[in-house]
Amino acid sequence: MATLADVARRAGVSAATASRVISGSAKPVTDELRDRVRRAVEELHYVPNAHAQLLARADRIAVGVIVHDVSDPYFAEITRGLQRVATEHGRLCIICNTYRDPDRELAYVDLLRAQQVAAIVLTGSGYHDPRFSRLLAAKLRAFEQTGGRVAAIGRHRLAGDSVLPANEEGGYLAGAELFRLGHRRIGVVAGPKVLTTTTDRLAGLRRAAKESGQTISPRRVVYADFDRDSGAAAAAELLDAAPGITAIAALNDAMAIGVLATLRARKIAVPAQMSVLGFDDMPVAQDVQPALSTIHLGMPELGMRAMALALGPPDPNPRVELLPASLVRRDSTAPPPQGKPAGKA
Amino acid sequence: MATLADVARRAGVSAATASRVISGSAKPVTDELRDRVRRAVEELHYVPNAHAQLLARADRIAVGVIVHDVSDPYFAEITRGLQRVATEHGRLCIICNTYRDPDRELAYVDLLRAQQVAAIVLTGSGYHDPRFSRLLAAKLRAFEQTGGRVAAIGRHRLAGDSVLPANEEGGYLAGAELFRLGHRRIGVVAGPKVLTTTTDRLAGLRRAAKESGQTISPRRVVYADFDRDSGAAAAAELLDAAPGITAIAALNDAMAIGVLATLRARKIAVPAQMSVLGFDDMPVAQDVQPALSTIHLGMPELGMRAMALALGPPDPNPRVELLPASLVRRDSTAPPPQGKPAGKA
DNA sequence: TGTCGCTGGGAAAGGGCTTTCTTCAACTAG
DNA sequence: CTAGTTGAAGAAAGCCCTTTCCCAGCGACA
Repeated sequence: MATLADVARRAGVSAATASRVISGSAKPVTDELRDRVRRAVEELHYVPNAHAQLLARADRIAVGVIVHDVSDPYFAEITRGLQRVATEHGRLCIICNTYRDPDRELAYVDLLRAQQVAAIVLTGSGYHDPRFSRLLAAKLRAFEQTGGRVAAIGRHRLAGDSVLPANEEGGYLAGAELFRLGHRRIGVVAGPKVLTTTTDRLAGLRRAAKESGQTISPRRVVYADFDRDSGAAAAAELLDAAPGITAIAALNDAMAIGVLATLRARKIAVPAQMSVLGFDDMPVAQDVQPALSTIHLGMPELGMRAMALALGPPDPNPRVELLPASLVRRDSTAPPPQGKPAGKA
Repeated sequence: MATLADVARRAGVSAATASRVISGSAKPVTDELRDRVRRAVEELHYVPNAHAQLLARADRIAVGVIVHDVSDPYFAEITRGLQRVATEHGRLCIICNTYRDPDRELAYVDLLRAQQVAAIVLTGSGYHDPRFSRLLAAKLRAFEQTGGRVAAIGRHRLAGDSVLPANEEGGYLAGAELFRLGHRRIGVVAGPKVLTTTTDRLAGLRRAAKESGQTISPRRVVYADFDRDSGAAAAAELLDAAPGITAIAALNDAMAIGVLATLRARKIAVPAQMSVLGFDDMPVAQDVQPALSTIHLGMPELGMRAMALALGPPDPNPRVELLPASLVRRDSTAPPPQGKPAGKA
């Protein structure tokens, strides 16, 4: 692999001059030498060693992003927003997938620190795990103390700024809609119990229930993994355990799609016999059959706001922005069937 | 930011000893000193500077992956396979999105070289663009000459090994199925003209037509962008320009989903009035309504094979592996409607 | 003509780490 | 009791760049 020294030797100049030409320094270099260096670069297929550059330069150019899984549409959308703003600021994103493993998350914070990133953006839910939260907060604080910036999406009480999707409000909107339609026995396909996202959305649902003088029976709540297949399995479980339900609220769209698959397999018509409500409003929500009613959150916006906080001017005390949720009515919700519902009352 | 020297000073040892403890060198260090170093690391929240490490170490640990867009499900699936194998080999993946911009692709090869990656995996279609192909090939060759490895998915005649998805065969299977069902006037929603993937799939379709004594009229081929919305637009165009068609073959699933959306909007029943066939068999294909008949390609497998070639023992002459395609029959295809078709004949 | 002020180029000092080479001390064996 | 080993720690040489600092040479001005 050719080095700067090789280029300089070939061009008959000093390494300093070669460097100035190659990295476009402010210092002037005569056209003659400039050309010689350029030619040498061409001939040797020289590419500067990024690590040496980063070591020699003082400024931190990259920003780190920690997500559950970029190929999960929910995070893909958020990441799109993050990247957009990062690019505008001339920053490179290093993206790390945790696959919801807290240990991996901790390891990635170190890795990003090691990469000398200017900022770390954490996306995705917080965990109900005090030990983990403490460790993570400590690591982030250490990072901030060395001048690093931290922004989180949907975390509570961690270091740095954060953007909160209105999960509780979204849950409330979902519940309010179902009760308004006349549903009384509502099943819930929830996400993993340890995630604060699950807790918050569920809390909103419960608040709506309470407001209508109803409750959401714990027996009608099944916990799944926020993905399609576990949503499908959870729906099956729910139908067997609580046959009287007339609506299912899934706490994200992927699981809602799984719910639809199970209902189709059991020949239960949606929305005639059963209403289904999703959460997140991912792009596919409009392409499934029936088109999914869901809670819109504006994920790219979420990402853009978070990155803007991370790269904008710092503020000594943590800022928190709230991104509102809204209901999107499509074709998967309707009033409950008249007379006797699908199972026994 | 604490450095190794800080740690060494605090522990009262030399930098050499500190380094040996921290990076787990084979060289023995007494427990006493080991503990002191460990404690200093803890107290200072020390994380080694990755750039300095990479500069000092000889071995290249990372591998680079160039894709169109990881959040596109097609590439997400491939990437999943790539990552899996890379992780097994203890390698880190650096993923770059080109968004199908050839210039960006060239730039990323340099960037990855600069990052000192051990290998570069190119995924996605080749371009019909001699200038670009020449430049890319030259860059890759230079990379290989400095010991780098190159593997491509679906490229032709570039440096290094490659894994070819059976695009032509898949196109043939798609066409054969539609003709077998009795369709005669088939519309095609193709991908971008400049991509070899488009050309190959189209060629397969044509071969199937020829075998049935038919042709695919160029007037019934509309070129789109391999995404949902352009697929939807293309379908509309196709229906207006060639009202007599009884089936639409889309050259990927995303566009097929767009086609379904357009048909739904126009109240054309699928498959009763119009058959729709996709390509790629992405996960959502089974969740749209009607479930999409499509050509299965096994994208994760594609990725795994490519990464295995890139990281396995090198072979002086380029290897080419072919990954077969297969037809998946679901609910979006059926024989053409009896009697008079949807429009005029 | 002598001095000052520029300008363009090079020498060299880092930047933070790994690793070879060296040193030193503590043992073992003769 | 000394010579010869071994084993552990440290000194220092790189890895490849950037950038400061310094110098030589030049034109301009007095």
